[in-house]
Amino acid sequence: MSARPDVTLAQRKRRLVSDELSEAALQMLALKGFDLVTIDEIAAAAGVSKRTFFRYFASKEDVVVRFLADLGSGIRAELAARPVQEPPSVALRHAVLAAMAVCADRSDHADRALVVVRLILRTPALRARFLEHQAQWRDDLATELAQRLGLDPGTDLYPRLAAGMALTAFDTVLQRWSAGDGAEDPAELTDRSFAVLGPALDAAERRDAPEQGAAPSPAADPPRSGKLPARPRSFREHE
Amino acid sequence: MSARPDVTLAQRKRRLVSDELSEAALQMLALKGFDLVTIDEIAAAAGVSKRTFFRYFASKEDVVVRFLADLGSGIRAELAARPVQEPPSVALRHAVLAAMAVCADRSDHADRALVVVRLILRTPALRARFLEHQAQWRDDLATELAQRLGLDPGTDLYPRLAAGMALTAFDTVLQRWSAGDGAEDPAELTDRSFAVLGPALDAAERRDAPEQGAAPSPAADPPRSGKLPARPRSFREHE
DNA sequence: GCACAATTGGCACCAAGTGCCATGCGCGGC
DNA sequence: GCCGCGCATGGCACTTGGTGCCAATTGTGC
Repeated sequence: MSARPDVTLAQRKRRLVSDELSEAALQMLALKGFDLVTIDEIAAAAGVSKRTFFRYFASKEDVVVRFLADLGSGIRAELAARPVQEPPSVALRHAVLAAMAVCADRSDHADRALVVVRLILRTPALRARFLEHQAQWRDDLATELAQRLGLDPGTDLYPRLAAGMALTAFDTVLQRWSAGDGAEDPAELTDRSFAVLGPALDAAERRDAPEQGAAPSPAADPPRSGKLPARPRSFREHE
Repeated sequence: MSARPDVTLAQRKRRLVSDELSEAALQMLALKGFDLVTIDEIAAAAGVSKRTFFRYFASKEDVVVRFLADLGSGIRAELAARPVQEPPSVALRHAVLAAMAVCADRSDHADRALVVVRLILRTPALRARFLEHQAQWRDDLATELAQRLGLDPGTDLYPRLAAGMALTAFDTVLQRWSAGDGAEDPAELTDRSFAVLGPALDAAERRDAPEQGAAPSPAADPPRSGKLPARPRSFREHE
């Protein structure tokens, strides 16, 4: 019966428990609401103890957010896989597209993704954790981008800003997609988002990268980029 | 001694307890680390009970994040106060500048802001809460922007993307500023960030706003305004 | 069959929050 | 001056997330 000789029985058992836990958790959480389900209930539904639950998931949020955990590495991997001569807007668009693909995937666990996303976006605690992950992705994306463009992430603001823009697009698409019950096409939403961001991405990159030998565009422009009139009046602080 | 006759004694007392709590919490948390300080300790240091702590702050994170809570409304207020004919890049830049002003303020509790920001950025739990706030700010900024430009936030992606870009700039500046021990000028970092984002902001806005009656700019441009063909495919794609 | 590691469950324990109630204090009315 | 009202407080019990520890079980290699 074992089609995977390199996978021991213990490992399969572990995987099975993990799946059972995820399954039970996701269903109950989506049904009753995140904070109306205790971990004891989830564990009991999966047939294990609460103590065992925490041997598989670091927290209650983890069991939900884990579904999207590998999106980050996926985005970065896709970016790294794009040809270097590709302009940032295109490369980043494909990177985000790769992440959205698992949402658009209508075959496997299609609506599962939709349920998870909607649960996350409407539960503050989950949303917070998710944003934390995104922050990590942004760091990774920024370093990847910097290395790709030969920039120094310690001095150039561009990599971080570009990564942030890409993830802003990702976030916007996710939100729209989940708000529309998955009716809208994630890929099309992504394209539209990058149609807004893209020109900025490339123009900015050209202006901010001092080296990067072959810059075909004249990049003329009255930049007005330096300082501007000092400071708008500050507003009152708290109270 | 009471310079505020319209403020009752009870209110001042409450305010005093709140300040005492914030003070104690901030100092201890920054000193020992966020999760190495219990609420009982903070409360005890402020001379109240743990139960009272929770009558002033919703959570342990709240007492720290509260310091930055009003930044969001400040940003939105500043955006709303900018003249309508101002292009989004300029208006948003000033909005972010207004928020950064409290950080640049070297007079009052200058380093206090730096301490808080650094504590938040390097503590996962606080970072998560902070990002949650930012997500809320982005929603607010997006609706404000949509209303300012006469766009429908339900169909146009631009407001959300623009708000996200502005907050990306904010976040990037904050991070750089705190990483450099406050040595760099927040206003200058903000200007540099918007020098990257700005052109995109305006170009995209012109392209995405179909109506907007009084557009002084000729807005010439091959508009290509609506949907784009399935995929821009400006370069080569292979999949 | 036997030692060995891994998995598990139960238990005690800590910290974050919350609900409830009794107490104390300021403040206005009488 | 006394009384009652409102409010802030403190203490307590309780729930829940999360962890450390240990004993029992189970699978694995020899």
